[in-house]
Amino acid sequence: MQKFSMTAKNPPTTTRKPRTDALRNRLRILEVAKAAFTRQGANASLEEIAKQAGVGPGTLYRHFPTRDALIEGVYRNEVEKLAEAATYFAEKMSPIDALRAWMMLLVEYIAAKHIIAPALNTIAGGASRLHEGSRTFIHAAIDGLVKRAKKSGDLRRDLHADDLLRALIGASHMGSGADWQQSARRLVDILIAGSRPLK
Amino acid sequence: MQKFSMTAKNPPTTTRKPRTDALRNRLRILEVAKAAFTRQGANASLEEIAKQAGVGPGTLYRHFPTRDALIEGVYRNEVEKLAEAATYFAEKMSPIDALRAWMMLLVEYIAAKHIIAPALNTIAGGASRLHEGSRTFIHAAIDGLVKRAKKSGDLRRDLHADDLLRALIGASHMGSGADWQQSARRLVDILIAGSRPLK
DNA sequence: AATAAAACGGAATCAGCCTCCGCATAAATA
DNA sequence: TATTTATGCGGAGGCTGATTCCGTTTTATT
Repeated sequence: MQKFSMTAKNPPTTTRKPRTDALRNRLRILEVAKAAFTRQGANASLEEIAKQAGVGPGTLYRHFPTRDALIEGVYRNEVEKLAEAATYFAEKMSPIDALRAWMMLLVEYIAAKHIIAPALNTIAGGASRLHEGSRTFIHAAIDGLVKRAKKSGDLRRDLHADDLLRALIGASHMGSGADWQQSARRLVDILIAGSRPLK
Repeated sequence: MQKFSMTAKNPPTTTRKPRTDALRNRLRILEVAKAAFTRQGANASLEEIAKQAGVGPGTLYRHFPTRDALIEGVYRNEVEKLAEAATYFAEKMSPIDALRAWMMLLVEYIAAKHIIAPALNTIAGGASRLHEGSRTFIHAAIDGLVKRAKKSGDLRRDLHADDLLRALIGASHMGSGADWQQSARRLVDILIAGSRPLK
C-alpha cells in the first residue's frame, strides 16, 4: 500500500532528507575552493578544484552552476563570521569603539586572505547578484553598528553605512607592503574622524 | 661602406626608427581593447579584440605579451588624462578644493567606465606589477595635491595619499544605484573632513 | 634598388569550461 | 531486512578562447 498515488506530483509534502555524500562533497568543495581562490585568485581552474576535492567536474557544477555561485558560496561562509563579530563588539564596547574595531577587523580579515580579495570586486559591487536584493551579512553588520553609533550621537545622522563599506573594501586591495596594517589604521581613523557630528 | 662593423652588437648607437605600421597597430589595439574591456569586463576575448583591431592574434601578443599588459596599457592611457586634471586644478583652486575636486573626478571617471572597474583591482593593488616600483600617474597626481594641501595647513601632516586613493577606488566599485554620485560625494566629504588637522 | 631588421598573421597546439547521461548509492518504504 | 526510487556521482566529449611558432611581408636603411 502506498501513501498517496505517487504518480502525481506532491512536492509540498514529500521532502527527502538530503544525502550525506552530497553534503560532504559540498563542504569539501567549498574548502578546496577557498584555498584555491585565495592562492590563485578568482580565476583558479574549476577543473582543478574539483579534482582536489576528489569529485568530478559534474559534481562541482551541480552544486555551484557558475563560477560566481562558487565564489559566492565561499564568500558567504566567511562573511558570517564577521557578522558574528559585529554582534559581539556591539555588546562589549561603546558604539564608536565597536564600529572602529569592526572596521579594522574587516580590513584585516580580507587582507589576511581569509576572503578572496579579487573576488570581492566581482561580488561586492560588481556584476554579481549578491548585492542585488538581499543585502549581505556584512551589510547588516556594519549597518547595525552605524545605527547604534548614530543613536548615541557619535556619528553624523546623514552618514550611510555603504559609504564606509566601500571605502574599506578598497582599502583591502593592497596586500602590498608590510605597512598595510598602519595604512588600514590610518584610513579607519580618517573615516571615523570624518564621520563624527559637525558639532 | 658601412657605418661600423655591423657584425658585432652596438645597440647604443644604432636605434632604428620604429615602424609606422607597428605604431598604428598598437594604437588600434589599445582603442579597441578599451572599448571591449569597458563593455565586457576584464575577461573580454583577446582573440576578438585582435580581430576587431584588424590584426592577427600574434600581433596582439607581440605588443602585449599578457592580458595584464594590455589592461595596463589601456589603463596608463586613460590615467594620464587624470594626471593632467590634477595639474589644472592645482593651478586654479585652493589646495583643499583642488583635492576635493580631483577626488570627485576620479570616482566619476572610473564610474563612468572610462576606466575598467574590475581591471583596476587586478592592477591598482593586486598582483600586477604596476604598483611595484614605478608609481602610477594617478599616484603622482594625488600625491602632489595632498602635499600641497598639507603645506597650506588644510590637511594633517601624517596623512598618506595612498590611503585616500585606496578608499576612492573602493568607492568606485559600486555601479549600483542611481545615487552613486551622492554616495561618492558623501564619501569624499568624509575623507576630507577626517583628514583635516586636529586643530 | 638591395638588404636585413622588424613586424605581420594565421595555423596549430593546448588548457580550461561546461554538458550530458549511464551508473551508483543513500533514503524511503514495505 | 529487502526493495524501490529519487538523488547524486563522475568522467567522456564538444567547445571556446589563450598562446606559440614560423614562413611571409613590410619597412627603414644603405
